Amino acid sequence: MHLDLDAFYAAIEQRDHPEWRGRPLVVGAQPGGRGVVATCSYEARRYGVHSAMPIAQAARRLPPETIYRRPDMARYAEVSQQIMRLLQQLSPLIEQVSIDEAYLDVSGLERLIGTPQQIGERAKALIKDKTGLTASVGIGPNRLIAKLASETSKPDGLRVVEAEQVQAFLDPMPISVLRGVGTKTTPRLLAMGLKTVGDVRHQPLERLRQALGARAGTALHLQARGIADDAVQPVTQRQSISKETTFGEDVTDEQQLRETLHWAAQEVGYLARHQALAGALVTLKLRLQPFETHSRSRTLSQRTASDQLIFQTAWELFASSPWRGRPVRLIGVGLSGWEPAACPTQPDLFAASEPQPSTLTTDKLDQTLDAIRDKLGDGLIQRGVRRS
DNA sequence: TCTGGGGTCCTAGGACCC
DNA sequence: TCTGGGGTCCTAGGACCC
Repeated sequence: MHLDLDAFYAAIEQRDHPEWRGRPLVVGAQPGGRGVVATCSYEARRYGVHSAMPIAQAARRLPPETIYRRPDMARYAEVSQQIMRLLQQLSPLIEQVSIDEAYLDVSGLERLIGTPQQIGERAKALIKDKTGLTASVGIGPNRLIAKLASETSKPDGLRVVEAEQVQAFLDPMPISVLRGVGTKTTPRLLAMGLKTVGDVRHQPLERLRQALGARAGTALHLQARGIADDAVQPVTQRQSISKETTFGEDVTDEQQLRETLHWAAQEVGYLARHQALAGALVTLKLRLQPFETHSRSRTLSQRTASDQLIFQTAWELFASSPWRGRPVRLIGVGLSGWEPAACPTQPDLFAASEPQPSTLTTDKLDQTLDAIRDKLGDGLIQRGVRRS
């Protein structure tokens, strides 16, 4: 079963501000600024506005009474957690895939809780009752079908697709509903004369593989037949942590770039330490005119979560890059390459016994800063450190 | 028309090793 | 002087998703 909260950010804003109900509301960038629509209310969607639309374009379509809000992620995350806890009453196997979406394994719960459909109805009722929000639920033999079922039932819907109905359900759908078919692949498939999932299903596997590559071609071939993963995995280890920012106007001043990168490295280091993660790969991300994105990465000899080491590495990558001196639209840094998760037979003895003097001291400094930050609150200490 | 931020996964070339 | 085949790691970029 797949559950998706309807217009999640916008719905929370309208719930908490009754005067905004029934009006077009956009959560995302401010009109006049750089950015996109994160989510918008159904009233705004009537004007053709949708997620990921550039804010300037949205503002041109929307009436003057439209409300524009910056996202309040801490608030949304709170509500999200509350809802995930509610869902635990209905299934022991839940996989949260984003802030507003989760898969539940609802098989074999007939005697304990109910049929999948009953569980879906209870989930919706529970969420409505405790949070005032609406959700859409899709039930199917695997994740792909469940997800498409919830998408086609939006908003506030519930749809069950039985195994025998899968092909009839999929065949008329546009190819863009398939996972991995986005802005680049859609026109390529259209050029091959493939408009619907049914069209893809009738293609020879070889033709798809030749057009899209072995992996993507096979994936499409399987999806068109409704074949997909059905395992719900409650815990998955995250693969990377990153922080990036787009400037209001492109920046050339190196001091400002340096400060921004320093701030980003602090954020990344802080998050990593709080999750007891240390990474060996530092990645610098840059975006230049005209929307040209580049990355430079370096593998360190030791895993780290040190603000200083992350920053120094990222800055070196920038300073030695061929783009130094060009106006920068976006700059950011990422950390990845953790300890391999499952390797119980090969304990990493050296990692614990070879502390590097320089990393150790900066790590210690960072940990002290974390402790202070936790006590005093984020904003205060962040500001102090950022300027140092 | 202008394109956020935080992610995931895949591809492809080159280095390097056996 | 010429030069296979396979595997793994590193790096850069790209497509896609919410």
